[in-house]
Amino acid sequence: MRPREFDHDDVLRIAFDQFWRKGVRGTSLSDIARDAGVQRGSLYNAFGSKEALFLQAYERYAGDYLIALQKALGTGSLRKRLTAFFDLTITNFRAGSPPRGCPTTRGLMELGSVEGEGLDEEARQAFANLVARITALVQDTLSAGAERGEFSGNPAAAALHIITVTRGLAVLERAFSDEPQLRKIAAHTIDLVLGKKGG
Amino acid sequence: MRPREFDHDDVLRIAFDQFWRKGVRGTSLSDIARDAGVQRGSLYNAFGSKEALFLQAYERYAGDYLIALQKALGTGSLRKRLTAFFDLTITNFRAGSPPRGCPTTRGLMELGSVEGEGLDEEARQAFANLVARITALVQDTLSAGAERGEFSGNPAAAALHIITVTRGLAVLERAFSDEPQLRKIAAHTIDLVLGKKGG
DNA sequence: GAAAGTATTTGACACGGTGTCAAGAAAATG
DNA sequence: CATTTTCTTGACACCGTGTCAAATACTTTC
Repeated sequence: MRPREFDHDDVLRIAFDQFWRKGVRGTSLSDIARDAGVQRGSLYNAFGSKEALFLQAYERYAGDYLIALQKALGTGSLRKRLTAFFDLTITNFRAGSPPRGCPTTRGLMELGSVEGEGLDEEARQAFANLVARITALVQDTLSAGAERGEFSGNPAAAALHIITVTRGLAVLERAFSDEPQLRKIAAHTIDLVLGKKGG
Repeated sequence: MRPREFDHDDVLRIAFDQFWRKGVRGTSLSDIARDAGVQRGSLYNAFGSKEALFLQAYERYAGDYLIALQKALGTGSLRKRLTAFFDLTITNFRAGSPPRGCPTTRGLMELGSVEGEGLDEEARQAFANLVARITALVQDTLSAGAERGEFSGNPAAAALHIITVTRGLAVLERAFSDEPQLRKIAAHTIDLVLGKKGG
């Protein structure tokens, strides 16, 4: 056996950073290889393909992100939790300069996988999976809130609505890049879901 | 002068169909040229670049779509109008088999234009422009509804919320492809905005 | 400690995409 | 009918992905 000359995890981090900034299609393995100080061929040897590399890098990110979310959703009144949730969401896709947007949403839309083109089914599932997990997290939060009398609606429907709004925010962020506006929409959504008066 | 051997508009239609199905990056000018029965070089001569061709094709689509929207938003009670609006929205990105998704949202997210990569600023503006126009349309509808006593909230905030939801729906459509679910979310949104009881 | 074994690295290659360009072809104009 | 102007066509440079065989460097085994 000959040992790897690079750190698997480092490459994953570097790769995801590039994918996040420039999109999957917009990032070449040469870019990543240069940035990581690794030969392009070595990346193929270690990961198989650009898509497989992306997938691993994305799964890594998704895990970290879920943990951060759980933390944000874990304390305070229901209103506080939802506020923290939207906060983290917006902060996440406004990070970097210029902001890089939401990697999940960008990835999901980039896979034009409709006709053999774009990222494949496996990638789509990875994206959908994160969205589903986040939805479940929000739904649990709402259910708990309902038990404490902080919420009176249907947790499943409300969670889906909230997730839809966050995905919409990720899109509007690309269109207008107006962060205060995004936060206003988020606040408005919380008011709608909890009822305007103090929830 | 030597006349064109192809119809400008036909090519635009054919090109947009491909772009819509496979994404901008996923569509090659060779594909379009083959489909349109035109030489690749002629496309460059007539449109300048792939991006410019896409832009023209998209503007064409955007015009048609706006007209259809105006029609959908033009009759009945406020609730009926909003229902028709969501209907057209969902129907639009569920068209084709397999469904092609929302071209605006897909385009917007595909331009990773963060770092010189992806579609350029001009394309971003075209997408953002359509979103802004649709928002204005919805806002006008809500304002008119408010004047007739069908709506009591803030039309600007509500319109923005509704648009955000439609963008979110476009994203979820890619993730889950579950049309009934999308329509449920839409109905739920109308209820939230108008107040559950009959609006 | 030397030799064999094995996974990694490296560079060359095929292929397909974008975009450019010069030369050929087809109408309009005088 | 020649000229002009524009379109068409095919060749080219360049960059991206992905594959492969040969070279390399570390481990294991004797």
